[in-house]
Amino acid sequence: MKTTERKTRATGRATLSDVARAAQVSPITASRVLRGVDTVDPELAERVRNAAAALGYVPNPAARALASARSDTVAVLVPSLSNRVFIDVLEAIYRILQPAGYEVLIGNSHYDRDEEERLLRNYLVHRPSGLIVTGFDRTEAARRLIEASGTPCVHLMELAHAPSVYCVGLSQSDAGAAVARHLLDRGRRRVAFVAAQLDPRTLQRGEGFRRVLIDEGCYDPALELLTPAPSSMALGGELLVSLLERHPDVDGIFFCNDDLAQGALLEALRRGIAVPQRVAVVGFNDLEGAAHMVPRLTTIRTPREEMGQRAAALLLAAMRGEPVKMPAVDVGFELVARESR
Amino acid sequence: MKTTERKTRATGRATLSDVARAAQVSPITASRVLRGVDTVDPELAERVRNAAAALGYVPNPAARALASARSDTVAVLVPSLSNRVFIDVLEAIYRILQPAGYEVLIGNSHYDRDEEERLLRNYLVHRPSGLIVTGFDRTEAARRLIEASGTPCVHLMELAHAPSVYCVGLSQSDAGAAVARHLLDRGRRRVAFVAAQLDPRTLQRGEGFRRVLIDEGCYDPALELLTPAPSSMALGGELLVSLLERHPDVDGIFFCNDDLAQGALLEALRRGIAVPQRVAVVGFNDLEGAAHMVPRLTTIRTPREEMGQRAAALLLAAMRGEPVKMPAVDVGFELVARESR
DNA sequence: AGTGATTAGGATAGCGCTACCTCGATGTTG
DNA sequence: CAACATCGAGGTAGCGCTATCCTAATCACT
Repeated sequence: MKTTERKTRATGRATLSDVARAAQVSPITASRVLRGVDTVDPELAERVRNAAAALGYVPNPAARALASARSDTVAVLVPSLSNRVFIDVLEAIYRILQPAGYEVLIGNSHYDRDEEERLLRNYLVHRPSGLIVTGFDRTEAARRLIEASGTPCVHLMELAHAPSVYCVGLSQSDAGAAVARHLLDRGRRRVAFVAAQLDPRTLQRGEGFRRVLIDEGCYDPALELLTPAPSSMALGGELLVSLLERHPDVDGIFFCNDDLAQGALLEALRRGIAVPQRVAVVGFNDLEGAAHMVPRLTTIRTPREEMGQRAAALLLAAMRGEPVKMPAVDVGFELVARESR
Repeated sequence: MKTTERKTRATGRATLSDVARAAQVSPITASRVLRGVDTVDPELAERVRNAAAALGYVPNPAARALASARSDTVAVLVPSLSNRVFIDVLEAIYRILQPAGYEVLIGNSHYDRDEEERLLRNYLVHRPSGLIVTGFDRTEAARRLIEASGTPCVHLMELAHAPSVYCVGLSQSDAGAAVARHLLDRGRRRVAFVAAQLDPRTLQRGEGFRRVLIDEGCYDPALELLTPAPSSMALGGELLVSLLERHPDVDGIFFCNDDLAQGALLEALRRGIAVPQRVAVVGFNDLEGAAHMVPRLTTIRTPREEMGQRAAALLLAAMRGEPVKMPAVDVGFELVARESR
């Protein structure tokens, strides 16, 4: 069986046409059945499904994306994967989107606006069905890319200033304010704010914290210790020590996240700095370790799972073109008062 | 300007043909230039590149994947994202693969073989250029899928039993053995192994640990406390307490990971159980907290960044069809002796 | 100069799927 | 009962790119 015809480029796997042929229908009908759209005669549909199963047919996503100019993909951009908060949010997002038939692409911008823009560019060429991004602080170009793509987009972690923007988050500044009130309620007057990384949400927390202190007449700018260095337990310990050295009368510290706070707690333990007797310590996020520290860490718990879940649900509705009554979801926060005051 | 012709389906963005037309070459030539292949006349190449830049041309990955039956994608499957170890490995992989022009797809199997198989199926339809998977414990079907796909595949974390299998890892059982010897060297005789999750690597660590104890004649099966529950600090504390209740003479404990060990350390602190005086504690992974615990945790440090980096480099070579001299890379481990003994 | 080997670039033909339009068969109405 | 809407199914024609083949030109070598 000598043949001089052009070598085939086919991949050898069953295609939609194979299924259609086996089911004795046209490829379009098979396509419709397998996408679950339109009203196809139940008997034909059954034949198609059987044929697909018999042939072990698996759709080719590239062909689908090319023909339809969209892909069943949702890109999620977070600023960090080393922060457990985002892992939990991602997990929840995945748990909703995956069963709905979407593929989740994870992008890590490393708290870098340019990197986020680059990721966005990279992902948008895939024509994702949806987009989930973190916060509102991004380059103008990134903003335009999202806008121009027309892709439904949900914003995480913060609440929008503008209406008609999908967002699922909480007021970071209200949470910061709650911490300030909590410390004041417990009789602390010389309270400090210690922060690293200095991403927008961290700054918002500090702002809310400061607002309350000003209102209560006990704000001292010297008690704000800010550094753009990435958060770490080691840094938390160092900042605690240097703050207390310079301001021995400080009686309460709000660390912008639990990593810093935990590092501070352990350093205090090691140095015999009495927490909460000499100084109260409050963190943010309620990471796993918080409840196990000695003393147990008082912190702000944010509903990470709920945030992811609701963001995904909101996006699903938007992608399906369903009317969305609540474009902005405030998931709130909870101050978990433990032993560190 | 009435036109009855069929509505166009084009996406409105510049295509390769647009670039070719602008550069006055054929589309194939443009394709070759932009892929950087073949030897195209430098002058033509220059024209093509200029035209592409002028038009803001961005290749359509779906079209490319459809035509070439492959995508510039590498799928990485890890068993967990809540374990910092895998985040660090992923990060390193990404840092190598991204500049090389590959897109990294992250899959989380949640320590579930069936879930891993499902992910594999999902990712392989995209015809990735490469695959990075964790360990060797997978379903037979998953194994066959990888094999049949012909996709270059690197195995992480463990070392292969078979030659000609790409892997970058370490001997988990040797690491376990090192912990046993370390404890024995410090005079401990009643040493326990406490483990959760019970994934293959955890069990290998226990096996190496046990091997040494048997050799030294101080193995007591009653001092192995295993539970399939997921690891957590809370669980570490509980297991410590219940172990010491049942076996008050235990003078050394190897926790299969740092989460358990840290939880145990904090619980010991809270209960006044003297570490290391009454009982030595050793962990595994050297997570961030280990060095900050009170007392500081002795643990096994594995080179996570190096593992990711070398796995990615190995895969790159394999994908480029370069000859690989060292299909198995042993990155080793290091026992970091701190205060917990 | 003739032969073959090597090259550069282009023509052709899909990759596998779905958007769009058409058509025939059915139901619906005055 | 004819004219008309409705609807299910199919035909056609790409989506944007690259694999494969092909031609013509260049280059050795005998």
